[in-house]
Amino acid sequence: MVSKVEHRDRTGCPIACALDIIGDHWTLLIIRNLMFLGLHEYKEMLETEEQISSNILTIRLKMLQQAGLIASASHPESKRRKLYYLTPTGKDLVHVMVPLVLWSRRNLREHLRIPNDIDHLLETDPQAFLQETLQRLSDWEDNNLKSLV
Amino acid sequence: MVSKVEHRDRTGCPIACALDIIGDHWTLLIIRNLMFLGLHEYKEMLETEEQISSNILTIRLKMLQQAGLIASASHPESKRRKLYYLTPTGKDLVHVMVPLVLWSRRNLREHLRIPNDIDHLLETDPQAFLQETLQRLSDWEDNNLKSLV
DNA sequence: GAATAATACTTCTATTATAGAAGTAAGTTA
DNA sequence: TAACTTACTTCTATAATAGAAGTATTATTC
Repeated sequence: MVSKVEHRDRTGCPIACALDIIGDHWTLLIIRNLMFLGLHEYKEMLETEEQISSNILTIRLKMLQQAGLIASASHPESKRRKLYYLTPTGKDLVHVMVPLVLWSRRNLREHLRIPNDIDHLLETDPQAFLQETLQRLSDWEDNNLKSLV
Repeated sequence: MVSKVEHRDRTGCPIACALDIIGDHWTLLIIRNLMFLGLHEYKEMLETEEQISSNILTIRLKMLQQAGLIASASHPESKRRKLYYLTPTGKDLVHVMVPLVLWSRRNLREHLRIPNDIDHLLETDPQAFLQETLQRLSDWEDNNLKSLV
């Protein structure tokens, strides 16, 4: 069905088309890194617990840029560093990612290690968690991309 | 990271743990078949547009049963047929699947072919679409699993 | 009641993707 | 200017997938 890593149109089904982009072992972890963990650099993503291979990380970052979910900019502090960040389309996945976290929390409880404060917020006010996430991304953009100043 | 198709605990991250189950090209399509398309048999799933291989379908159905997202029962009309259906954990994914459909609708518009009536409902009242989906699943169970009668 | 067909798999092989190790090129620091 | 960092690239072995073909059980047709 899907040959090569590249995104191909499948069948017009909204689930199938979404999976052409995010339906593999690594892509949503990269989205997670950018959305929840504040990891915006190649090197940081290489160092996460899940231990992605450098070649796979490169391929996925390129694919996500082509698909329009992420973009990159050069690091203000160094030309050899690069910053990756979510585009509006990528950020819009927050409405899928937060429900996925909530599903895991309800159904895979025993396997999870969620920081207490976040777990409590997910329990009491998941919408607030979503809004905080978007606010954090917006703040990061203000601090790191508006280098026009 | 993930060797073999089997689910392995990863890191305690709710996204990573969820991806150990649903993070591949095919698994969410099987969930879609059961949740939205009313396909409950092996043969029906082989015949979808996406053309899954029979060996992969078998492996995924077994994995999903072990993970507790689906279950199976023998078909009331024939011993050689088998019915697959979503467990409560599987049905709970409706809260991820509907947002994923909505994300696709907002961001991949040009690639999609969504039936007009459903598209309109997604536009005007997505919560109603979600409730209708759950009701349909419940009705199906009443008609097909309560063969105690 | 024997031959045919349908259903849910299983097996096999070729192709493709991934993991892991090692290297490279450009920019930075000591 | 020598060592180091960062973001890749390349290579090879292993694992997963696609596609074709087969099997076992149950049902249907003649």
